[in-house]
Parts: sequence; structure tokens; C-alpha cells
Amino acid sequence: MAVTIHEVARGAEVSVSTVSRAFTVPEMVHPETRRRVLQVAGELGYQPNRAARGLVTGRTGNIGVVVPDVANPFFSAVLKGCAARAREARHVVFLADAAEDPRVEAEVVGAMAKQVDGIVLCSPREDLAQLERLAGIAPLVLLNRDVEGVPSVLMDSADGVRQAVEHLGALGHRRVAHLAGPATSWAGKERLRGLRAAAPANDVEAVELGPFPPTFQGGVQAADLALARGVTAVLAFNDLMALGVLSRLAARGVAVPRDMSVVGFDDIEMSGMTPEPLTTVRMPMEAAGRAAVDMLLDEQTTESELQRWLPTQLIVRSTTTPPAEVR
Amino acid sequence: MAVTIHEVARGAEVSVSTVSRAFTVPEMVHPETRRRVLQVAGELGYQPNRAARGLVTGRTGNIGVVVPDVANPFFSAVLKGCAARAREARHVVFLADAAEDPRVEAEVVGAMAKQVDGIVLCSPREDLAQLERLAGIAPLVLLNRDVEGVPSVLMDSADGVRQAVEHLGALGHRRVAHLAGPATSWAGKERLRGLRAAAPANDVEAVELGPFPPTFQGGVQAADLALARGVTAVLAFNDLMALGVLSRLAARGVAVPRDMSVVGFDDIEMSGMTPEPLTTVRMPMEAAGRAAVDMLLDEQTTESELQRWLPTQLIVRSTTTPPAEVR
DNA sequence: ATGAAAGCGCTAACAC
DNA sequence: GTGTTAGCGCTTTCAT
Repeated sequence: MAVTIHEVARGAEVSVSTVSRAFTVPEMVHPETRRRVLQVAGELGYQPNRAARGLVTGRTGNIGVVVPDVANPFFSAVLKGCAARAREARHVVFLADAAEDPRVEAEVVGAMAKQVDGIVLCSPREDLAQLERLAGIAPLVLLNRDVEGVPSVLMDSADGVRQAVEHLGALGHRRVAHLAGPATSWAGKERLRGLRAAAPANDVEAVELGPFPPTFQGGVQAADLALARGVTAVLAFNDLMALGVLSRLAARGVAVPRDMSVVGFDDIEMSGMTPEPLTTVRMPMEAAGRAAVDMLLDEQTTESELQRWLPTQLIVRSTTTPPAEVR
Repeated sequence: MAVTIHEVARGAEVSVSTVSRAFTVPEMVHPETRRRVLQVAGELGYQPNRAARGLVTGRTGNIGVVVPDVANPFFSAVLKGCAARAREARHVVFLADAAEDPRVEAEVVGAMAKQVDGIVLCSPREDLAQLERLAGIAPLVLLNRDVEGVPSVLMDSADGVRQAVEHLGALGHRRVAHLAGPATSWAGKERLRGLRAAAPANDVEAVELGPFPPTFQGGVQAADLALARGVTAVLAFNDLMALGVLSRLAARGVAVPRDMSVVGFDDIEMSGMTPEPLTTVRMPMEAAGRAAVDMLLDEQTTESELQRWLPTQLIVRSTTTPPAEVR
């Protein structure tokens, strides 16, 4: 069995409260006593049982993170940010993989509720009513989803699209396809919003395609459609799709920097895996994770600043070139 | 505040023990009583506080998982397996990102120890003594590391290398380079072992290069060395490195399926990101995560089967071809 | 089949 | 500055 506070108390010849204080409010115990307590605790390898502590304080020191898919590099980056920030605050993260299923999502939030101080819900697939219900059972911070009254961390994808469209427009592209991801995606709607606003202003015609699955295969599928519509550039929902597009274009003999420009989202370059210099809109995923945990830890969050917007940035590489007719 | 067992008891007009039993040993309470209790619990949205439960039962229902880097697709796949298996067993996973730092690793194991039923330590960077110490403070299952007396899940990379070497040898390759990753990697040592055993048997000369950082950049660096040594094929420590090699070879004008064959490990195809048909040794990462949690949950594990070996498999794609001199 | 009560490891009044 | 004590929400004897 693990070593308890009582054994430390006995060893240091003090009461349990003194031991407790030595750990939680050190300045309240005599330096000499504290030294002795800490010393004994060290020797015994004592570490306070956080569950027991939580039971009385009401604060668990745990923060929950729910992602639709851990294996998706987008979310693992978010997760990394959460874990890093949590550790700084000496908190621990509870992870749940919702397997892209809204029902599982709701379920795990319920299961976690009691054992965490708050939950970061990433790109939740739930409907509004569910989300509002969940926000009632535990402090929530939404990532990539915006619900009235619920704190959230948002990435400015609309602006990312604007940057991309501006860039393409400046190069001379006049018809660009947008390959949508899942219809329920908040980020997807934002991008569409950005697209519709930016396209006219930059004299480009937006061809809206989709929805497609946000996967490599989805990109393959989308590429054929884009080709059929005679665009000179495509904006893919994410890097995975962009990769699929690239692959399909290659297979159909369409030279990518020359005949068609491709822009992706969710830059995964961090893993060094961007296989060709694919132009992308960089989403600050790790920063978003940090920010979300941050809001959870910051008590005042709920009252004042309910939304945290993170900027996105277009990273231009060699795969965007002027269309053939302009060159 | 959350709804407690007392409120349910009051609502259902029974004692708390009955409520408790209705949840933990349903067959011990009268069907009618149980129905009423569950009904009230449902209405109130009651969910037992697992921390409190753990305090008395000694079992927390939590599984700790420590990875060197969540953002590494290899580990996020493992993590996914862990999360999935944990959920099946109605357990929750505690995640810690050790940031590739052995000290942090030891630290988080200590911090987690009390609040979990066991810990999965992935590719631990610690030295043997540390690991043995950690095994004493919490039930541990090692992944990708083998320590006497500590349960572990291992992937048969040596056999993977054997398959690769056999394949290359059969195609006519006579000199193949092995690009090592971090010197402390257990998997790396295993691969080397497999290589040294398989090379002579297949009439191929193994050129051992490295160590290199297990990254894209590491691959770039390694490619030049491999080129200088006049090999016709390379075995890269992992896919990231393999990608780096590919990239560098392309930059130096070496045609990849034709002038040089490249084989990677840690197949990341699951994310649809294998950019070119790179031949790889598939590591069953998700299965490994499942297996690890499985061993933690299975009480008997510690006594009987201390090691679980998972098979690896060579996935041949078009990038392995006979060397020029054979064609 | 059910209730009463003890206690898991800890913190937070409340004494001294 | 330190000790005593009463719970936190739950399970688990031990009665009944």
C-alpha cells in the first residue's frame, strides 16, 4: 500500500495537520518543523493522494480533454498544448477519445465531470442543445466551436481563407475550388464565410465543393470534382485532404505547381511530414490547447473574456504559381 | 455542487448503502428497489464520484499513460489504442507527455502513482535502475522496452528487419544501409540485432550508419552518408527519417525507386500521409496500446505472461526495386 | 434485502 | 505554530 500522511506524521513526530500544512501552506509551519517533515516525507517517498485531497477541497487538480480522434495530428498537437499547460499548473490531464461520435462525447463528459476541474472539448460534433446541457454539468471550454455563453478558443480560419484567396487572386487565379469537410464543422462554416467574403473582393470565383470526408481519400475524391469544374486552384479542408488531392492529381497527370495550385489547412509541418512544399494556412493548434487550459484555470475567464481568438497564417510555398493562362 | 449518493438515497427513500449496492452489486438489491433507485438516479443525473470510490476500494478506475511526445504519430496511435481499451473496461486514461525528458518521465510516474491502477510507460528513456525503482511505486507495463521482471509489450522489430532484408536480398540488393535512431532506443537495438542476424543469411552486407535524430532532418542528414557509402537500399529508423531520406535523395537527383530503395518503420499510413508508396515495416502501435492496458487490467499478468510480443509486417510498395546492376 | 456505522487519505475550521 | 476533530462521497462489514 502507498505511504499515507499518517506515517509521515508519525515519522516526523508531528500531527497530520502539520504535515498537511507543510505541503499546502508551508509558511504556516515553523521552518525547522517543515524541514523535518519534508525530510521524512522524502525518505518515505510520500506524495499526497490527490483524489483524497480533491474530495475535501473540491478541486481535483485534473483537467479533462476530449478529442474526436487522438491519432489525428491536428488534435494530438492540441493535446500536446493542453498537456504542457496543465503540467505548468501542476495539473494532470484526463484524456478521452470520442471516436468521432457525438454520443460518446456526451457520455465521457458526464463520466469525467466529477473528477476534473474543467473540460476542454475539441471540435465537438454535438448539437447546440447537448452542448448547452454539458456546459451545465462541468466547466467547459470549447475549442473550434462557438456557443453563446460558453467560453471558447477559436482560430481565425476565416482570415486564413482571406489570406489564401488574396494570395491566389494576386497571382491571377480566377476560379478556385473550396473542398469542404464535414458539414457540421464549425471551422468549415467559418472558412466558407471567409471565402464568400474574400472571393468577390479579390475578383475570384469560388466553386464550393463537398462535403467530403476530411481524409486522404476524401481528397482523392474531391480532386476529380475540382478537375471537372475547371478551377486553377483548390483550397482543401485540411492537410490530409490536400495530400489526397495532390496524390490524385499526380495520378491523373496534372502537374501540381504548374497546372493546379493546392492550399491546405492545419499545417502538419511540425512533424516534418509535409511531403512536398504544400502551401498551407497554419493553425496554431498547440497554442490553442494551451489557451483552452488557461481559460479553465483562470477563474475570471467565465465572467470577462469568453472567447479567445487565435490568428492563423498563410505559409506560402512553391506549389502556388500563377495559372497557365496568366503566365 | 454535484449530486451525491445521499440525495439519491433520500429521493428513493432508501439508505445510501442500498443506492451504492444498486450500482455496484445490483443482484443484491430487490429488483423493485433497484428500479426505483436507478430511476431517481437517472432523473437527478447522479454519477458515482469515482475518486471517492477509489478512496475506499483502492482501485481508481484510471490508467496512466506516459509518452515521450504526444504529437509523434507513433505515440498518438499507441495512445489511441490505450484509450480505446481503457474505455471498454470503463476506465479513464491519465495522459502525461514527458517531453522526451527522462527526468520528467520519472516525475510524472510519481505524481500519477496514487491516482491510477497502473501505468503504461511508452519507450521510456530512463536508465535501468530508475525503471526498476518506478516499477516499485506503481504497477507498470513497459512498451517498447524490456526490463527483467517488469511486464512489457514488445513489437518484433527484429523480425521486421529480417523480412525487409530478405525482401531486398531477393531483389538482388547486396549493400544496404541501416540508419540508426537514438542510441538508447530499445527498438533500435532490436533492429540492429535483427539486421546482423539476417544480413549474412541473405547475402547482403549491412552498412550501419548513425545514430541520427529520429526526425525528418535526421533522414536528410543520413541520406548523404548513405549515398557516400554506395549502398543500393536503406533501412530508416522510422517513417519520418525515411521521408527525410526521400526528400534529400530527390534534391540530389537520385531517383528513388530506380537508383535507391528506401524502407521505413512505424508505418504512418493510417493517417493517409505516406506521400509516396514507401515500403515500410508496419508496427502494430494501436494494438500495442490495447495490449498494454490489457496487461494492466489483467491481474494474472504479473505472475504468468510477462511479455507480450506483437508481430510486425513488411508492406512492400513500388519503391523497392532491384538495384541497377541486377536489372 | 436493507440499514447503521466505520473509515479510505486528506484538509479546514477550531481550539490551544 | 501545532494538535484535535469533523467531514468530503463513497463502499463495506456487521447487524437486523
